[in-house]
Amino acid sequence: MSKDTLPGLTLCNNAVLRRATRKLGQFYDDVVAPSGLKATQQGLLYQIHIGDEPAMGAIAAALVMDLSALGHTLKPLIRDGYVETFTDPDDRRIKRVRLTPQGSVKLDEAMKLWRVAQQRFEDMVGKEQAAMLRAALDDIAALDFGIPPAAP
Amino acid sequence: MSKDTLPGLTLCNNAVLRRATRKLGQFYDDVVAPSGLKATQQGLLYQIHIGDEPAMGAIAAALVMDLSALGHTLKPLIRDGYVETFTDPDDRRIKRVRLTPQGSVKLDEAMKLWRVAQQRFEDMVGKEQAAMLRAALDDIAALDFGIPPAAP
DNA sequence: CGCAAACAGTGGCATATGCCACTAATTGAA
DNA sequence: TTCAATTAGTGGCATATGCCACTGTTTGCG
Repeated sequence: MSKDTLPGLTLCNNAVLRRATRKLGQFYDDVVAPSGLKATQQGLLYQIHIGDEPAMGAIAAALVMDLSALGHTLKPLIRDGYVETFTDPDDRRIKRVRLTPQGSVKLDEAMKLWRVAQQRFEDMVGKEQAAMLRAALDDIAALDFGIPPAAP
Repeated sequence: MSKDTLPGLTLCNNAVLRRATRKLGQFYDDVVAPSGLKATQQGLLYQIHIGDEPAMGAIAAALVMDLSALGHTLKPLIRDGYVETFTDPDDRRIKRVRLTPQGSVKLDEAMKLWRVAQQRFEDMVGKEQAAMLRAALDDIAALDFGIPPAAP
């Protein structure tokens, strides 16, 4: 064999997960790139699309992502005119997000490419295997690791 | 049900993978935090540790990570004195990496915490399930998506 | 009503990652 | 030997993510 570079960390669930994410991320990024979007951005636009002018907090929760991280990630999309935000009139703490017309067009464009990536990936690992993997990963994302704060 | 916030992107292999990575990353980070390291840094130190003064390229390959990204990630560890680099005398293009004494100590400290995280995680999802998941993720990291360049 | 606690975001700072252009070293011919 | 092609890293720029400290809003008492 010629590609057993360094074995090792293959035991850390977190490390292995990150490694796979880098690899798959590069693949989806490559395929979606012609649209000018990163795979993460395409996913975010999609998440916004399927929501009904979702609040930032709702999006962050759905993506299991830090609220401030979402805010940062949203900036380039706002700057490029794909997304816009507005304060919820019923609760001015809440800021809702929606796609602009250009954003919708861009999402359509990216989704076409995404389907190609998705298909290619599933052709390689098998549709069932992919579904099982997603289920397992969904479970992880839904795990409830203990209580960070204290219980007074 | 009360927590079905937004469904959706659960079909994109890449998005689901990233989401799980964020979640698990936060968990491992939290547990390893007392050492002052991020889980990614602990993993990187470990990778260096198990290698024999590995070259940067070898580490990057093992982690399926961009070489420049590795360089960037290494900087804070070098700055904090946990890692040092040196040019390979037989090929001065190559820069090798090794842990400093403090780096070894710090890694030991972090590994103790890592074991706790690893154990807690496997207690939750099951040792077998975790092993299967790692295997599946390893396969993904090893996938060979077509040829980016052309074949002249 | 009035104010403290809880909630939703923002901004700043730091790490994690990638891509690209560029430099330094080697290698492989001609 | 000499020079083009290849290899290994670096630096700059941009996105991806997190945590923390703060600000503006609401909500819930007393």
